[in-house]
Amino acid sequence: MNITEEELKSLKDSFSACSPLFTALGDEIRQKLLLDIIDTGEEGANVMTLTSMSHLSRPAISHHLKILKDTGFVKTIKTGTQVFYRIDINRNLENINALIQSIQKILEKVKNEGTEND
Amino acid sequence: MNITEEELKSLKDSFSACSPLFTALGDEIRQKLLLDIIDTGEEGANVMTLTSMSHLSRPAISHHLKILKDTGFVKTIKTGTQVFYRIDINRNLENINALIQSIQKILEKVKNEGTEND
DNA sequence: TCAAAATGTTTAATTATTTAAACAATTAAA
DNA sequence: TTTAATTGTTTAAATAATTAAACATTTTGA
Repeated sequence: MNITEEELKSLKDSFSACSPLFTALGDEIRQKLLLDIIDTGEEGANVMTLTSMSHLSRPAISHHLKILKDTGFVKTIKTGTQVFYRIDINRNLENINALIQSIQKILEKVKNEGTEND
Repeated sequence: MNITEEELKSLKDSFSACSPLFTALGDEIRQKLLLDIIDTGEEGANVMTLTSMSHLSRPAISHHLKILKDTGFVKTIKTGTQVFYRIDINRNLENINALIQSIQKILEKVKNEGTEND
């Protein structure tokens, strides 16, 4: 397979843009939090509920939720004293899409040349 | 927007499958290593070269390269005493594609309902 | 206004990860 | 076969990240 310099640069750029996202996702607590939030559906879940689904303290959960919020994976909706956390896919849309397209462009090329195992 | 239970489950499953990949990518040293490897083009780079591009020791680089290899992001080609590390996109193809499709299905739905900012 | 409920924040202590030194192993060339 | 070159591995020490306690803040209802 012959991947062009241009394709490699595109892959590199989009990967660079996604680096902070990967850093945020690269933690099993935060991964579980996202899965738990997904589980609660569109309404989202408040901090109490998410804490009860974990073996950690509320401040720890709060800490990780902040990271997920700062990196744009979740958004918050305040209702009275409660704060509901919901999945937010819009925020990272551009970067993720760019990475997806870079990878897929290369994948197609690889596919067209048959499956080669090392 | 109304995301179906099925779409949420699909997103959850494919995200779960990608969790170990995110964990591997969620480290700035490894992110830089991947970028450096991409920079060297298709031939890849040996450990010496990658070490010289970093401020870390060779054992540290070796350690991170092992993680990237175990999770299937790079493959190795031995040439004499040298070991070249190359980007490997095939290994994680299925999981990444599943996640891509889950996200894109939801993204399209969001898109069709106009851009809503919170 | 006062008390309760829910969450955010700060900080020291714990925990986990990362690092580099020392050593082992493999390959090629002399 | 001996030496040099390159890389992998083991392990203790250093470093970084995580955690929970204590406190602060905001909102609601009595």
